[in-house]
Amino acid sequence: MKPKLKDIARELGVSTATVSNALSGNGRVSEKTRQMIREKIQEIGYLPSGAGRALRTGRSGVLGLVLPDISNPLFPAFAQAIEAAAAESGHGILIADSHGDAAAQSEAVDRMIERGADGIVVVPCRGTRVSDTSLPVAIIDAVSSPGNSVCADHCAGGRVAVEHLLALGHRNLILLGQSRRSSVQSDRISGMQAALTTTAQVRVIWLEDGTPDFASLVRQGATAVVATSDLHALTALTQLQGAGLSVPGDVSVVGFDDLSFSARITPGLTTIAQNMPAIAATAVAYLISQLRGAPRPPAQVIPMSLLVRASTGPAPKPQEATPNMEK
Amino acid sequence: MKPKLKDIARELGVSTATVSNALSGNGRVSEKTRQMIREKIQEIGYLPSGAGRALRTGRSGVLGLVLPDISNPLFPAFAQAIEAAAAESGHGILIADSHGDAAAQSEAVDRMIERGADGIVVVPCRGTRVSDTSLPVAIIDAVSSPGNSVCADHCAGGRVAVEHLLALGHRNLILLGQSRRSSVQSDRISGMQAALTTTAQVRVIWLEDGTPDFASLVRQGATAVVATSDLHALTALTQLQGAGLSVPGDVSVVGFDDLSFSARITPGLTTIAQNMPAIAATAVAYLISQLRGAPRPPAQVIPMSLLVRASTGPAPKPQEATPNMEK
DNA sequence: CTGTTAGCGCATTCAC
DNA sequence: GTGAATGCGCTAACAG
Repeated sequence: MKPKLKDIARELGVSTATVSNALSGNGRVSEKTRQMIREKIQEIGYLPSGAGRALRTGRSGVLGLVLPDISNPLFPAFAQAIEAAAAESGHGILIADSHGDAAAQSEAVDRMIERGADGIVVVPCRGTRVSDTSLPVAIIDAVSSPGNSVCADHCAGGRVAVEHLLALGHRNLILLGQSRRSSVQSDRISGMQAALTTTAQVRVIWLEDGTPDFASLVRQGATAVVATSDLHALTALTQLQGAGLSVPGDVSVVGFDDLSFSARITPGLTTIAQNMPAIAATAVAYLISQLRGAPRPPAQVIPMSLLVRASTGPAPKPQEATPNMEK
Repeated sequence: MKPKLKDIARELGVSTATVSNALSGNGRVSEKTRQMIREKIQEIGYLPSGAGRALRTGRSGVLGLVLPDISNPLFPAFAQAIEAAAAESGHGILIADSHGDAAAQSEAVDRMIERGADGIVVVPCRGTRVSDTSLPVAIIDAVSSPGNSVCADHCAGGRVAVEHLLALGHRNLILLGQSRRSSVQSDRISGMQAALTTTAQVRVIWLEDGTPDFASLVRQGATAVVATSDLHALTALTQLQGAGLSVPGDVSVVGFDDLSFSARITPGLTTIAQNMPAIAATAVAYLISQLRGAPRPPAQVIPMSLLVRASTGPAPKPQEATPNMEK
């Protein structure tokens, strides 16, 4: 049988309360008995029962993490950051996947509550709102989303990406997104558009409408593509390279999120990275401050940063006045 | 205050035992009261307390998942599969990252036990063994690893990859790994080597020694590269394309694990995929059968499958007898 | 400084 | 079919 607090107390001839106090640091315990207890714990390999503690204190030391899609390649960085931030304050992480479904999402939240989570970090499905709960909830979405607690400055990120290209002399850009319904992607695209000078031409393409022939778009005059994700940037980049075009000689490519492969391809992908540790730490802090009874803090927006790698370079010299498609 | 079992019992004028029985399905409860109780639960939004239940039954309904590196791009597919398999049997997933450190790994296991996990799935750090615990543990590693409970047939996967290339006429291969110390990668490379006929030439390259110039290797006669991961395959593929070589015209490229980007690049990456749902389901079933008191089942090996996409094609016609570097 | 006591919310005997 | 009592392991008051 697993050793319990009572066993330690009995074998040492002290009371369970003393052992509990020694463990938690609360209450006054003499250094001598404290030492005795520590040794005994090592000796018999005692591990406190979270269930007992949770039942008594109402705190489990576990935070829930509800995601719309674990298979999203952004997830590893995200989960790792959240796990690290939670571990920092002694919390564990319970994960759940809502598979992009609003009903599954609120069910997941319920299950988190059932399992005793002290608070929940939710990355909501597109267009869903997280129903009110008795627990602190931190929502990571986009600035434009209602209820958002913390997020990257996607809009500014889009701006920075386009400014980078403008500075390199690009004046004819392709803006590449996946889904119009994603508020994160919309924010990024809006930011890109906000950075445009009147002299630049732009075409927005959504992959949900089908994958375009990037090479022919380049032949029509485009000199750069800015994608809302490194994944889409990679799709464009490999397609362009496969068609014999040079990146960044003929076209520059910029992505978002600095995914695992982005630094390891040729050319290295210039990208706009989220500050995952900061976002995760903010979300967790948001939860923990509420656990301590503080009021719900205001939403925070974390800056994104431009990582210049080899996929962006000066715009190619215009050979001739090539005809352009305008949106 | 959150509603408890007692509240329902009181408001309905029945005992807590009856409500508990109605919830669990155990015990005999008349259909009429069962219905009454269900309605009341909906009405007041009752959620049972996992802590109370766990304390009483000794089961939390939560499984631990300890990983060496959450940021590994294979992780999303893996975590998703495990989460789904666990949800199937009503279990939640508690994740922890051991950051490739053996000490952190056993600490993570301890914390899982503390938090009341019913069992633990461990993907061990390279070269570590998971110390015995009082809990059921499923270890996902490589066939060659001691203590392994379930894994993909990495060796056979390597064989299939090379056989695919051999059938396409390739006779001069580059085998690409990251780290010699990874048993998964070693198994994959061994499998590749086992499939070689005497007429084929091979060179094994480890990225931990530095990134090679793939284009010059091709000029020396290689017509295909088989990487132990899609990530490394992508590194090779983009480098080759950037150097003006055609994939698969000049070189074929094969990877492993069917990562998120593999289907979305040009050319689509031919890869050897793990059957994640099967592996996850097996690991979870392994745990659950032990929870029911069954003896520890024998280790299982799950087949891998070849996904042929556009990155592999017939070997180019030999132009001349090019000199070859042999390892 | 340390021991005693009383539950936290639930599932489970055992009577009825 | 249903109800009353008991304790899972722990912590928070209070008493000594």
